[in-house]
Amino acid sequence: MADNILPEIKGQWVTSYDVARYAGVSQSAVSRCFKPGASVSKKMRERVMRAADELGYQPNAIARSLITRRSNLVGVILSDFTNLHYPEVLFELNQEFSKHAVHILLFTLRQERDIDEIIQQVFQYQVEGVVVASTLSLEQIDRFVKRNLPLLFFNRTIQDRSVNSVCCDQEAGERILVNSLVNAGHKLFGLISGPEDSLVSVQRTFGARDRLARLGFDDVPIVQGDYTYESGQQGLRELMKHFDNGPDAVLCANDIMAVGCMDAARNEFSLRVPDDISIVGFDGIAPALWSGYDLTTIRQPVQRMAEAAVEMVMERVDHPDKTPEMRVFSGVLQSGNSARIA
Amino acid sequence: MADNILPEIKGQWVTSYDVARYAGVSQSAVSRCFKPGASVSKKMRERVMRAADELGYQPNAIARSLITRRSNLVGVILSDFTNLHYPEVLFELNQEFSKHAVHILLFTLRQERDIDEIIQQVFQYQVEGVVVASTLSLEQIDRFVKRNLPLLFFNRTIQDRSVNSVCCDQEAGERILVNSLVNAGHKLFGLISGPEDSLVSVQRTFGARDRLARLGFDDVPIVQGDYTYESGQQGLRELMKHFDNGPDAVLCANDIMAVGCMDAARNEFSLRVPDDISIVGFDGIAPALWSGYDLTTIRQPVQRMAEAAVEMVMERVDHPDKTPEMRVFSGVLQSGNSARIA
DNA sequence: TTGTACGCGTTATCAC
DNA sequence: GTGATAACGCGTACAA
Repeated sequence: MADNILPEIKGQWVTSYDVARYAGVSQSAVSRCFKPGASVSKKMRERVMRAADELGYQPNAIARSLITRRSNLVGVILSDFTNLHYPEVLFELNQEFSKHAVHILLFTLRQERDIDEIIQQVFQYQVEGVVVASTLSLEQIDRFVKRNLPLLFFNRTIQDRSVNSVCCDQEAGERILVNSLVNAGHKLFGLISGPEDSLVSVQRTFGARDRLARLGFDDVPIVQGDYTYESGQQGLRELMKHFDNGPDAVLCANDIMAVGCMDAARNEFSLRVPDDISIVGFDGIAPALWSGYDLTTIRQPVQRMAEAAVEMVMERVDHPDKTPEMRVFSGVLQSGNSARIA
Repeated sequence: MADNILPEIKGQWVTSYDVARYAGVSQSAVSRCFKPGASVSKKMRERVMRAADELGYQPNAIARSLITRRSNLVGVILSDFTNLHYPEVLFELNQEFSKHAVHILLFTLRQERDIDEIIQQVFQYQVEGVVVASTLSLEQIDRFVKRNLPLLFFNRTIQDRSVNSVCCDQEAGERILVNSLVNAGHKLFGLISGPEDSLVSVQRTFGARDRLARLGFDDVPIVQGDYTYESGQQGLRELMKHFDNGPDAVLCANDIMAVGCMDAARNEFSLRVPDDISIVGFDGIAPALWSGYDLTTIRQPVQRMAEAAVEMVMERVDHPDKTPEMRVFSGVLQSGNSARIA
């Protein structure tokens, strides 16, 4: 008996052996009792469970992972945590993965150059898959391919390589915005893009410019921002120089810049939104809905996208040779009061 | 040679044995080469590293954890991810932990009742410590104590139990706000609290009410919110009923409600902020700084708090019997344009 | 400095 | 249904 309490007293971890000894059964019996579909007698299960409870035993997931070769861990790599959109993505991914009893190992990068090191760490922890919302080089992608480790890009696609990805249709979203603005009679357009190394920004900006061109609006001025509030303000300042009385409508590559743009329009240029100028964004982050802004934007179906992402990753955990797939979801127009549209 | 390439072909993981065989050395030699301060000859190290590179070998962190009894994993349990404050906390914690080569296993709760299950999972994954920004029962705390597992509360303290915690001084923050508002001549105060099970809210609301009482303002009406934007709007609606012409100043238990309150004041009651009504919040989230709101608030020193939290956890990982400690940081007044103060 | 042998805590595979 | 025993991949005494 004194022997049984030993592990507790020593402050050590309680192992299945301790439970087995305490319950007077074999260690394998203990193991089986904690395995869902195992064949154990009622009597045995009850006996073991009581012993486990008394000793405070929990199976060691690390040891289990070693033998089952399943860590139940996935890596999530996020670059831009200041963009309010990503915390929401992370939350939804976590909710979905937890339905599969899979846990998230989180990696955030301050600098892009960290990513090689992070990939190493991801490999070391034997994650079963990785969701990336950041840019990877072809070499980096190949490291995943070589390992047969499921990799899924969230809101980015890779040219020259077929990869798994879940995206919001950036171009279609911009088309909707442009169409609405043109239909409402806007004539003088300006764009504020994101960083040039952001594919999402490239797609959104291209989508808007292309659609505008097709509708007869050429040479629309484009100012480059960096997704931040301040760069939205600065973007408008620069755009103003291209017009005598400012633009009719400004399309921003994300909501945060659109908000900055709105504030600059109101405070610095005394423009009424949307009477004097229409401003639209992209993402559908919560603060953009606050009635102080009430932004017209394209809301990304984050939950659906997260569901799809998790589903795709888990499919490929079980069937690593499944062919790469790209799933594109349409954003929905969230019609606020920051733009004059029908 | 054909044998050496085998692991790659078979799509299996490359182990230290594979590297050893390929390099013609023992497995322990490989192991040593990957251990920082080990004694290995230049020649051996070079030889092993080249083999490892060629085979794409990375040490298995799970197997390593099993033998070293150090998982280099910590759990972070967050309840309220919609509160924009917590993503920032998570980001800073991750930055700090990564300096110690420690990784975060993330748990978010949709419902409080999930927490027992989450604690189980945390234990199973052999995390070396846990940071909690959520309420735990005494029984739940005891489970950590019994395991000798370092537990740290972020922005909450527990009555009747000495625990590790890092907090922002909620009451002091509210005192600063109240003093400023009173000095500026405000007379008719209203409070919007958070959920009643939120200790942070209780402390903030108490801090404000208590300071107001000491300054001669008794029976200040308190309306209960739930930290959301909508409840901030609703809070003002209810507060308005307590005054003929509305309150002078409203103190909200967090920034998001303050923003909702501002919008309701402007849009629903045509009040000018801050001329007709002063509104203040607490936290210092990024959107509150946007000039559309320019909220006067108490900014939590999130980075400092995260540094302290990580430091305390890591100290207790190495010295589990270190006595519990509580570190309280002062927030700083962020003087915006939502309140008339000196 | 290097190699041998063992153990970390679990699941899986067998006999029984 | 139950109990021995062998892995899983690594770190580390210990011997050489």
